[in-house]
Amino acid sequence: MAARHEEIADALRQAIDLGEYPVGGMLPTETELSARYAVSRGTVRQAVAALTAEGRIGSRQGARRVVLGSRRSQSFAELRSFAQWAKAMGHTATGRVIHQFRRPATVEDAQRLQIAPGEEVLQVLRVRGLDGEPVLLERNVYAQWMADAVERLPAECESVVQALYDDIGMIFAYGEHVIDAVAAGAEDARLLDIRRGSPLLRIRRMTTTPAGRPIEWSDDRYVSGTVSFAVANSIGSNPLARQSGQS
Amino acid sequence: MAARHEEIADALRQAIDLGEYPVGGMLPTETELSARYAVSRGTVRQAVAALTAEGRIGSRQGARRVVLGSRRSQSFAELRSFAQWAKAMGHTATGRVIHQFRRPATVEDAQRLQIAPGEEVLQVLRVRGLDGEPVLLERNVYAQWMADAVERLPAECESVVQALYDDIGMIFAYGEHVIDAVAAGAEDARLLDIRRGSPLLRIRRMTTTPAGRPIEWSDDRYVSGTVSFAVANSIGSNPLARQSGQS
DNA sequence: AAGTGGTCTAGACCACGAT
DNA sequence: TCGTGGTCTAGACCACTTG
Repeated sequence: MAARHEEIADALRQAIDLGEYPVGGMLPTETELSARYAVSRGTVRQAVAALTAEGRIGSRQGARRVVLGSRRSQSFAELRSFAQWAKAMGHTATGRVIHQFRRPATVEDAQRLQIAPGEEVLQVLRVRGLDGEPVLLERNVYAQWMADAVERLPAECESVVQALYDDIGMIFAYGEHVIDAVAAGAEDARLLDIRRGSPLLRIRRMTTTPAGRPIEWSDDRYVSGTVSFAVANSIGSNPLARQSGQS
Repeated sequence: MAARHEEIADALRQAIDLGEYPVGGMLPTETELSARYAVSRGTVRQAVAALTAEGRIGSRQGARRVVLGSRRSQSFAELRSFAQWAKAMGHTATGRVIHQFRRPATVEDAQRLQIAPGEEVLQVLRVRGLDGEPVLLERNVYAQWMADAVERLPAECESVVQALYDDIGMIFAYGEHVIDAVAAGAEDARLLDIRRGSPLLRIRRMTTTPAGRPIEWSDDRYVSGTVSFAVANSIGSNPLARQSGQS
């Protein structure tokens, strides 16, 4: 059973989507919501904090909360799994390994995966598709302790995250993502069936276990026009930082 | 004076940066932190929630909190102002208006700004530079009630956000950002001094007042290699949603 | 001045992870 | 089993916005 504050958050989301609390309008006061749902004020605050973090409502001391918009944001888990996201959006995800091999860790690998330079890592190149069209080129580097499990995966694997969970109970818990744009190189163009120099949205990711141990890092390149990312920010709290130059 | 929970969050951030709580290690328990800072457990939880949202620590029921990394994340306010971000990063920002004119709102304008189609809006095209180099093309559409103030701005304005705050006390409080990659068009290429077809990182933004009233929306295109964006996510809470197709 | 959200407390119980 | 974080309560006071 979901926590009470999550139930309330869901109820509020639904009310906003149904226009019960119109965009540009105001939410009831905390006191009123406490009474309506028969919970303490603290629980109501937990619920509205979730909507605030999603950018659906705005909050300022002294004034009533404002409805900013009704994002659908198929939310959660989505960043960790291309396949799960695709499924949630009603698309079909495919995946195919182009090549994979073990090699010694470069200095960059070592830094990102918190291992020693020269330690063995597994490099994988995958093409992933949406509804039959190739949309994404994934260049992954896995830490050695993950290599065996990854090599056991079938060449055509729909969801890597799901397969690794089923196989060895691996959970991808945390991630960091750096986003920029690059031109398609020769290999990119050939595998994604686009022209060389076409714009690609690049996401460089780093993933860890729930205990904070680095699992892999990846350079993902999305074909322009197929996928975009959305972020909400508000005064005094934004989850996104702009960075200068290449890094 | 900052709130107690913010002071504690700052102290923890600093302790992490100094290696007192090493990356991959664990944070003290809530109870211990309560005792150390002489506050209630609730206040400690507010503090660590901030670090969790920043992606610096990981949290799971039953296990101690884990230190994931020490991001510097020049954070805050940065998404709302190119100039403020540049300044914080030690760069010099410039801005120049190429053209600006009033016109009736299209259906798209009307939707985004929550106004009626045909109502007058102000369209502005600006080139913005970093340390002398043009890096960003901004196509803004302002709601009519903002138009006078925007037209009063000098053609070479370093910080629009700052100038509008100084002039009329305008605060840009909330924003939504959709990120993807596009190829430079003819106008893009000419004004940014790059080749046509070069990859650009595109951010489409929508900004509102603290009361939730739409101020403007904008199509920003960054020259590849000059700026990137970073996002942290964790299981059960991510501020970022992947979106399909153009929207 | 009244209303509302932000902060903080002190305590209780539960769910999950580690041992 | 024990320790830890997650949930929830009930109440107090403060800071800010609004009329």
